[in-house]
Amino acid sequence: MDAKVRVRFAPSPTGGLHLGGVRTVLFNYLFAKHNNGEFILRIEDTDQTRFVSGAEQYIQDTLAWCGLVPDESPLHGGPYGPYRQSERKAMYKEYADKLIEQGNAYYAFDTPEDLDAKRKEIPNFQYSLTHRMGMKNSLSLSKEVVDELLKNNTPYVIRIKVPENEEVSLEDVIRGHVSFDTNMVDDKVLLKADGMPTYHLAVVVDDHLMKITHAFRGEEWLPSAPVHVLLWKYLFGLDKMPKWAHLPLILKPDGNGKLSKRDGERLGFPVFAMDWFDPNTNNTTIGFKERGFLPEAFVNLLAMLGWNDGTDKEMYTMDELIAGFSLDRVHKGGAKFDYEKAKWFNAEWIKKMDNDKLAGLVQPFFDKEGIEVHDPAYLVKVIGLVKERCHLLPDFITQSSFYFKAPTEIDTSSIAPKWDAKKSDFFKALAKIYSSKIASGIITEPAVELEAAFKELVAKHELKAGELMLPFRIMLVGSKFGPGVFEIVEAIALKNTIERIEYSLQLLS
RNA sequence: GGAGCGUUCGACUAAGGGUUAGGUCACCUCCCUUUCACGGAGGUAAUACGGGUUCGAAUCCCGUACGCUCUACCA
Repeated sequence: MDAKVRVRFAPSPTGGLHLGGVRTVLFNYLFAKHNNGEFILRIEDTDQTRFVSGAEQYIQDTLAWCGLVPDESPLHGGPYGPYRQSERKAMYKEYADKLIEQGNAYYAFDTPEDLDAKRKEIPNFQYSLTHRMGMKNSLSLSKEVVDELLKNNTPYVIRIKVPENEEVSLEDVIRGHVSFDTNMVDDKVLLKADGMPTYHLAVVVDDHLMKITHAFRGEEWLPSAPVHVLLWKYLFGLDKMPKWAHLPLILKPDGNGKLSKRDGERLGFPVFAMDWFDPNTNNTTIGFKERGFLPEAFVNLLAMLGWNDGTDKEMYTMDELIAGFSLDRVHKGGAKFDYEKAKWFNAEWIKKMDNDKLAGLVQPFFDKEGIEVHDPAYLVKVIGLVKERCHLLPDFITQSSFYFKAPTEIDTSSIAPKWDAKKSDFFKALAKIYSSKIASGIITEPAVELEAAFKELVAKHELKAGELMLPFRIMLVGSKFGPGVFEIVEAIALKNTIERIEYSLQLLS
């Protein structure tokens, strides 16, 4: 019987989580849940120099927003902790020592300056069998010298000793058989001079200790996979190694190459899941959440970048994704990110979502804009009226602010050219009728009745409705958009309607 | 330079030897709408190239081109 499925997402806390990262989390999560397995978050904070405070919290917050909550993590705990690699430092040394004992790793005393010099001196320098005997390490130096260096606390790193003339291969779940000639792979550093492991040692040790069954990561890791396979072979046995799946990259929309934060800034769309404030630069990078994306839409669109179920279906809930997900339908090739399509997904999700729920999400955007909502029920109603013309949550501001306050800008230039005294008289009469209704206690009326009354008055003034609808709309909305004119009147009520007519009349006179 | 991976409309993708190569976004046209959207109906548009294998290839094989990733005491 197969062991319980356990997968992990292992980011380093160096900044905001970008699209590719979240998609990796998503696939991990979907695979785990599809197989009744567990999803673990492990923080790879072994690089002290790149650590950014707040980044780990940000990652947890992002996963929570997306609904991709881990079963085990630094925050949630779990039986295989600690879940921060910096807190597991001692464990790695043990395995590095074991490798040395086995003869599969060695001490290297070259300083970073030595290495720089070598790389300059020898084009395409590789720390591997071709050059390692010319370097300063426990393979090239005598035992006495090495012992002496160690005794004097000379800084050293531990490197893997990659074997000669072997083929290392793995069965990637997505790519199939992938193989490498060991003569082409170099002796990667396993343990750094500060005693911290590099990624290479840490993934293998932690995946083993945390009983990971399937290891997903971006395609950019494929070239270093042979090192990991070798490590598994030396340390725990190939039969214990998790199944690898190297996910396709998410590419920039124009040209080629991996999507970067820079592309988002250049092209005007978010790349991070949520706003990321970098404490080192004091800069905030915009996120999908703050741009007004729904988490449901964000997850949905990410899932469609590199996976599909073989049908034409594009709209998926998380549960549907979990039910339908399978690795053999994940693509090999990268997918270019298309912001227009992303917005389309969001628009579809806005249309699908309950007005009540939407109201709660729109409210913060209104608050920020200073639009006051006195009656929550009114907001819900308005949202229902305008939701189908909104792609992003902030669109609700432009699409519905006139329901809450009179428009500040009136597009009189669209009225003025065809404006005359007859039309002016008409609107004065209309306002008068509305006033008298208010006087008799009527606050508002159904749109159909308003329209009928309007047309009656139009006929009386010997005008055409078509000439008056647009001016009326602009008086109410400020511009040429929005739901039906009389639906708007019904919603904002007679009193506001009169005020807006009168204000516009003033501007036009 | 080396190694690895990849390549279907502009973009995301379907078709796992037999379809007029399908769907969605974007774009265009029309309808609906006395506005803008939504919705509906159409349209433009693709198998990188060259060889095989086969009755038959987007699909299998080989080569070429192009692209990407990696080539750090970063992940």
